[in-house]
Amino acid sequence: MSISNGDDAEKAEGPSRQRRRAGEQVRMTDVAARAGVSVMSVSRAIRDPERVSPKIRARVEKAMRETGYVPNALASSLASQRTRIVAAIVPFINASFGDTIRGITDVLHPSGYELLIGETGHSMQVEERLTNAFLSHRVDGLLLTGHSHTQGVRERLRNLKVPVVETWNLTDEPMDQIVGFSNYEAARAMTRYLIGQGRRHIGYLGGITKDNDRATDRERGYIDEMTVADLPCDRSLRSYRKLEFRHGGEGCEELLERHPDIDAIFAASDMLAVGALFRCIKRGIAVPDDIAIAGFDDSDISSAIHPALTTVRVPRYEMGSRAAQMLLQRLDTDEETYGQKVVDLGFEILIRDST
Amino acid sequence: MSISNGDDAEKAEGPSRQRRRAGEQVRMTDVAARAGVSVMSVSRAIRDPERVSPKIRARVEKAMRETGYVPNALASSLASQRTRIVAAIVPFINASFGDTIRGITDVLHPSGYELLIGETGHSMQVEERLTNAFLSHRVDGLLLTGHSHTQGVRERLRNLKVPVVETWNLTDEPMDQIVGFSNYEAARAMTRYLIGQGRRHIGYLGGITKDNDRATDRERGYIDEMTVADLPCDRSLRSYRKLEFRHGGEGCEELLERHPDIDAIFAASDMLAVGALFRCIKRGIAVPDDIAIAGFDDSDISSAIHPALTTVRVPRYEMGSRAAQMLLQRLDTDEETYGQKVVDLGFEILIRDST
DNA sequence: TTCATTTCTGTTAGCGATATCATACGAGCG
DNA sequence: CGCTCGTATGATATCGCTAACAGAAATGAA
Repeated sequence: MSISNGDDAEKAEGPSRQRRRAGEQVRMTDVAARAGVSVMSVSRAIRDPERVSPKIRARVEKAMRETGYVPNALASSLASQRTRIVAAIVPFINASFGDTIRGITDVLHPSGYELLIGETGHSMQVEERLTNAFLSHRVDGLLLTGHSHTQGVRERLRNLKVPVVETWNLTDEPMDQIVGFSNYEAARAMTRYLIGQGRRHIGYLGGITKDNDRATDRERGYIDEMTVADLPCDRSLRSYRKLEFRHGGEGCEELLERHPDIDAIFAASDMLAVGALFRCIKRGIAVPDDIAIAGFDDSDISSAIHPALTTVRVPRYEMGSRAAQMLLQRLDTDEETYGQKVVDLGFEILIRDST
Repeated sequence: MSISNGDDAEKAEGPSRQRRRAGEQVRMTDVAARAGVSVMSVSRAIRDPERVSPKIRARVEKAMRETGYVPNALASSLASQRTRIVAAIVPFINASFGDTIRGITDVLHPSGYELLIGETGHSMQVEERLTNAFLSHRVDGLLLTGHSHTQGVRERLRNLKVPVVETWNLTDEPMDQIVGFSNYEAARAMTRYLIGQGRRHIGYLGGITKDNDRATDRERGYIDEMTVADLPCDRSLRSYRKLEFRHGGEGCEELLERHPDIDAIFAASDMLAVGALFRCIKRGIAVPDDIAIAGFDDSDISSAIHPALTTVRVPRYEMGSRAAQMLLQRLDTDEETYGQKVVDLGFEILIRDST
């Protein structure tokens, strides 16, 4: 008993064709009518093909193809109370966070989740604005960078009970869960290494600390280690800059001017380190003989330049993939299967030619 | 040599239980009830405060604050048939496209639009997957990179009548609108400049051309200009690499090995150019005396290194902001106010020390 | 005052899916 | 043959909001 196929393109003259011009969008009911089944069968055929008979499945697939049906994720989300969207908020969209984002999407996409990305430019105000926008879109989970956030963000996330994973740093009191490495310990370790190499007048070239716990912790690490070693590290030995190459050069000049006798610069970012390194070269200062230069991040360029840069390798990609896994574990399992609250992915000091 | 730290140390357990049922969600009706007005008044007070009396506005605002109401953008979008979301698809999330993305969001955010970002890794297949996902979420507009797309993407976008702006290149036949610069002309101009400097054996170091019209056009520009000048540019003079520093070094080696006598390298990306430049320095080849090196993109680093890199400045930020403006013009005005189909933002040859 | 206009506010019917429950249909079995 | 189950399919009521229209209140002109 074969069923009419294709001939009956005439779809059921549905309930009065109402207002609104958007007549052209194909809806699930259109597909259902064309396939001669109910909308629920279409819905099931799409979401869980195993649960409908092969016969229906085939007819639905055919009807979808013929109509060029594109499922409406909005309606689906509204009805099912989940969007399958995760949002990530990062300070900047650059190569570093690009790696983290790649880690996130590599985990998310296979599970059918999409990623919404927000860029704060290191402003907690912007972070709050983005958070509200994303919550309004009812994201299933949120990935934040660092652990310093406005009071508003903290409250709202707590009240709405949205799963949150913070990244790129550690703290004993995450909002929810956190995965990263200790910026503080990494900075201490690098400073300790420089001191161990016999350097005594070590300048610090770091990111602007406002609204940035990573920058703050790296600076603290430097200060604490210098203090323990009883070496100077007062304000005049520290320069704060935006993380771009040219500011590395400027910061380097500033330190050299104030302390012509420094024998090392610890730059808490490879961008700054590379900028500083080239400035030294241009000025005829030998690296590492006159001045040792250390960076932070192990970005691509650090190993390509000459002399190759000593730096801190951080798990950029892994922080993303792990954070996404932690989120998925809570989203895709029924019970609240919490893993560890704090996951330390560690770091590594890479010693190369610049120190 | 390396010093490591951190080994997934185990930490505290998470909070015991936390249901994720949406039961507690505050709806607009709750706010309305609390304020003693109808839902429509709440809706209006939120979207267009001018259209309700000050009295109602105040009561609604109070009720929203007291209940911690977060509007549901899904429901809003479903009912109003617009999401106020725009999607952008880029090959990679790096500093270059980061600038473009910033241009986009700087225009979008003030108008209340959010941006959904997708990364293809230079695969048209992935681009198609992302396009479908975004269309499913009913984005109001789409920003694509380049003008080469799968047939599936072209058809679907044409059928659904979603406004599309392509970027980062030009073509006479955009899918809809396109804003960028001529990669072809830029490459020709740079090649012409190198020839004008007296260079005769010019090697080409470019991106992989598969699924990438920008890389293809740049290569064509080089070939055509060399051909016009009656200079060699056969396959052995060209090397294709992924756009990372270290591949620039490798590509440089390859060209030098095959043609020890080349006197210039045109790298169609600053990443590759910088990698090549450092390789030359390391091997004791004088730049620009022995070999001139030119790049493409004017990325941050090109002016920071020594010798500073001759390169092509491209309107990274402007392509994003302009594309977003073009999209908004069509989304926020009632009639179909089409601007130009093709917007040429031009480029600029920056002559510095490496040539 | 009276009626026409112009606000302002409320009622109702969807937007396009999914959840839930009801029903139909066989299969298995005494 | 009648009855119980289990599975496949369908009818219907939401999900939370906005568009469209209706009704009420305020304003103005005669």
